[in-house]
Amino acid sequence: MDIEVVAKALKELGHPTRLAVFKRLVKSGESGISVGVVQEELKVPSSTLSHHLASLVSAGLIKQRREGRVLYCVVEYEKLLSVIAFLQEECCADEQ
Amino acid sequence: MDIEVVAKALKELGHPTRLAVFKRLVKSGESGISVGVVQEELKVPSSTLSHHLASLVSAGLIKQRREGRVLYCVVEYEKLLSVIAFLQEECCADEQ
DNA sequence: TCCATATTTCTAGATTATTCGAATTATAGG
DNA sequence: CCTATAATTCGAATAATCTAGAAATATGGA
Repeated sequence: MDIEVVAKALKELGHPTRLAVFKRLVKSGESGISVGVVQEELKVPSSTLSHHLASLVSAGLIKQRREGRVLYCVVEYEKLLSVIAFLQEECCADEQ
Repeated sequence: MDIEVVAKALKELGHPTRLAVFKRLVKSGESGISVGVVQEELKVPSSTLSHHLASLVSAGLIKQRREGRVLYCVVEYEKLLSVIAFLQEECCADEQ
């Protein structure tokens, strides 16, 4: 996996609010969770949250699915797994 | 591990130059590598590199050891491993 | 002491990120 | 068509990051 792509993903995860959002999305599993519920639970103003979600989308870490007026956010596990794999393979070579 | 601490580590890894530096440090293993060699190999101006290294130190991702005029940089594997563990445990709960 | 080397700190400009209220768009239902 | 709800985009201020040349500091050796 391209180092630029991994850096982008790490950068977007590297913000307290976004990481908390991401963690919450993971908890919601494959079905995802609506933007509104994330907003209520994490007490982030909606416009701010919208920007953070867009950042996560731009890094390919989550995707969104619309159902009527509600937007559901779902983690892209493959992306997360490839980031973890990069850290393990490229960065943990034969440690100890 | 505290989410703020993990976010800080991810943020500092989330920059192309810093991630490349970190990767190079991993390759150098426990003995580490001098700032000068990193600078030559990655072609980063020394003042810029110095800032990036300070960022990695501030996140606890690397440490530095002086030998005479030479500063060696060494990866803090435990920190990296705890970041990976966070992503796996907190963020990968029962995926698929 | 003087010089060379290694690295950091200073300085400053440019760029990018963050925040959030207000306005806007999109959709569903009556 | 009108209203309510869900979420985004706009706008604008503030803050943080990034970059790199120049100056400074630290160390070792002649």
